[in-house]
Amino acid sequence: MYQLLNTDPTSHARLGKVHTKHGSFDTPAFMVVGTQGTVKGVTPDHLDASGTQVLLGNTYHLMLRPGPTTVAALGDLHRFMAWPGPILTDSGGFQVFSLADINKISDHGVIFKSHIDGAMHELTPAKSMAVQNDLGADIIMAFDECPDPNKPVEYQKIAVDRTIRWAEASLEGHKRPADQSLFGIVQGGTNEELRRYCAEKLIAMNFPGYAVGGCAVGEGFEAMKQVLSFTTPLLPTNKPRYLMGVGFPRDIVAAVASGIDMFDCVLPTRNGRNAYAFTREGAIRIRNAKFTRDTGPIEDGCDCYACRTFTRGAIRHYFFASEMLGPLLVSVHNVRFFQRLMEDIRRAIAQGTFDDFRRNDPRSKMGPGV
RNA sequence: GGGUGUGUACCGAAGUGGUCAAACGGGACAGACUGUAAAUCUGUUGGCUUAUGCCUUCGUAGGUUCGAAUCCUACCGCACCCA
Repeated sequence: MYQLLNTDPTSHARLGKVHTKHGSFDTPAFMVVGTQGTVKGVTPDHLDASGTQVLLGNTYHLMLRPGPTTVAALGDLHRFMAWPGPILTDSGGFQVFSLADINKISDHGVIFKSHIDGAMHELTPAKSMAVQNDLGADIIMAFDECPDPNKPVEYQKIAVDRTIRWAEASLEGHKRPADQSLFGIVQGGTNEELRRYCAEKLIAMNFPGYAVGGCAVGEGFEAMKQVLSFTTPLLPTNKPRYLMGVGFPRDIVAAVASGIDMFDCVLPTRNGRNAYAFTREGAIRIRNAKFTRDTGPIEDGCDCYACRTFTRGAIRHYFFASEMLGPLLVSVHNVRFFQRLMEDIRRAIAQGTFDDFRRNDPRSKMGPGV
C-alpha cells in the first residue's frame, strides 16, 4: 500500500504515495477532518480544488448518529460524504477518552453516555471494527486509549497495555482486511521505554500502517519532537506512519523531518470558522478592526476561491453579521493553506531542499499564537 | 394650556438613601482553539493606575442628609392622554 519515492538526506523526511481502493494520495499528506460525515463548511468540490486527497471521518459520531448501518444503507461513507477518494476513519477511542467524566473503562472496552441523548453506549475494539467495517473507509484505526500525558508513568503503562490488548482485539474483529487497511496506534506518552515497548508489540502484529497517538495533547512542542525523535524511527519503513491530530504548520514540518507521512487536524476548519486565518506571514484574526476596509485577499498570492473572490473587509463583515459565508470562506482558505504547505513540503523533499525549507520557510515556525 | 409618565455608561435596560463605577442583554475591542459534544468559548468595555487606591459619572442647576443614580425644588428634553 505504501510506495516510497524519495528520502531526504538531511533528515528522516520521506516522499511517498499511499494506494487504496479509492485511489492514491501523496505523502506527506494532510487529511482534512470530516467528523460527522462532512467537512464542516467545505463542499467536496472546494476540497478537491484545495488539493485535498484524503479525508478523515469519525466512528464515535457516526455510530451515534445516524448509525453505521444507515451510512451503509446510503452507500457507505464515500457516497455519504460525496467523496470518492480515500477516507480514513478514527476508531472513537480518542473521543471516548476526551469525555472521561462520563465513561467507565475496563479491559473489555468503554461504557459512555451519548452526548446527543444521554443513552448509554459501549465501545469495544470489536464494536469499533464493526462500525468501521460498515462505514467502509479505506484506512481504519485500532481502538486505543489516549491517556493524559501529564499522568504518571504507571498510568501510562496501564494505557499502553490496554492499547496493545485492544490492538489484538481490533485485528481479530476486523472483517474486511482486503478492502480496508487497519492501522495500529503507538501510545506511551513521553516515556521512551513505553513507546518502544508499545511499538515493538504492535509491529509484531504486522499492521499495514502505524500511527503515533497521544501527541499534541498538552505535552508541549519540544516534548512532542522528543517523542517523535525516538518513536518514528522504530516504525517500519515500508509502511505509512501517521501522527494523529497534528497540527500547526510548525508541528507538521518537525514531524515530517522525523519521518511521519500522514497528518490530520481540525485547525484549518475549526479555526477558520472562528475567523482565524493562516497566512504565510502568520495567523490573522479576520475580525480585527484593522481589516474593516482592507481590500486585499486573506493571504496575498493565495489561489484559493476565497482569496480570488473576496476582500478581507467583506469577509470580516460576514463574521460580524453572522453570515455563514464568513466561516465557509476562511475554512476554504485554511484548507488550501494546509494543502499548499504539504505540496511545498513534498516538492522540497523531491528536490532535495527540505533542509532549507525547515530552516527558512516562515511556516516551519508557525505554532499557537503565531 | 392641563394631566400622567420618563430621562442611567456606545445602545437597550435594571437599580428608588449607604454593600453602586452601577445587574443583565446587545454592540464593540482583544484572545483561545492540535485523532471536532466547538459557526464555540474566554476576557475587557468611564478615566488614571501596581492597587483591597484615587478622580469623574446615572438630563441640567440647586437643596435635604453623615451619606443621593435613588428624596425635594426649578428648569430642559422626550412620550402618551385630555383640551
